[in-house]
Amino acid sequence: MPTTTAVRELPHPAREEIRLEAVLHALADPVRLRIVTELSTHGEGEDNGATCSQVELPVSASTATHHFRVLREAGVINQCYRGTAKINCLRRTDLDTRFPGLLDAVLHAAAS
Amino acid sequence: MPTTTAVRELPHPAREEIRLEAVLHALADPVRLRIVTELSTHGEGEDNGATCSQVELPVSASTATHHFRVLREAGVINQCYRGTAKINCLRRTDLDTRFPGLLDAVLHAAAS
DNA sequence: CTCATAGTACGGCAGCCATCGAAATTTGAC
DNA sequence: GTCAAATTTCGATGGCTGCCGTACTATGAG
Repeated sequence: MPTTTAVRELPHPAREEIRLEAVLHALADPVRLRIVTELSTHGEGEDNGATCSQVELPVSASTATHHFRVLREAGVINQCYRGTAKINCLRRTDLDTRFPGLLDAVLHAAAS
Repeated sequence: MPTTTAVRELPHPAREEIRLEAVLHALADPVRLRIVTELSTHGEGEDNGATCSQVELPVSASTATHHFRVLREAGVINQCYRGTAKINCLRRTDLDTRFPGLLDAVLHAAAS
């Protein structure tokens, strides 16, 4: 183990690797859909996201971790560490490029 | 049991009862997504749909029945009997009304 | 009536998945 | 170094889900 590598990287699928079925599956869960709608009120930049604990969820912390990971591995959100916290933000541009209109349609539908 | 009631009705959710999560979950399966894209090439009228066996699927007949039912119960497709066959068609109008742009975005994404 | 066709119901099996609590890790503050 | 906060990892559990084959039902043709 190196002494102090302060950066912890997290695996994200590249834009072209994002699969439609994975995205749909990620969005099909009520807890994850809530995370996404919550993040949609934040910006996309790494300075604008929300930490995991800022998003109020009706599940335990470990379950929340699970849902955030599913969203990240599906390519829906981007996660990066800032100190002990973890910043989450939607991958709007990537999703809009890959699946035009999909995110907007889901967000609009979820808002009703 | 009545003697010969030739009509077999199938339960469908009303337009307002269609839930976003159920639709997303229904579309998240590769077999069901294939059914939907296949049906998208047919009209919406009861005379334009496709029978179950017309849609070629890499699963057994009983599994196909299961997937068609999931789509129907989610409100994605409409099913009605015509003799011994069963006609399936997309509920385009209902979906477009309830979740504008969603079906088109998914179909367009699935086509790539 | 008999038969073939189209689809269904049932039971079972394996794998995934949402959930939790408890213990561990990482980092910043003191 | 010590401590607290944020998040993760682990193991377990129960439920849902996809899949199948077999047996069954419903309908139309002959």
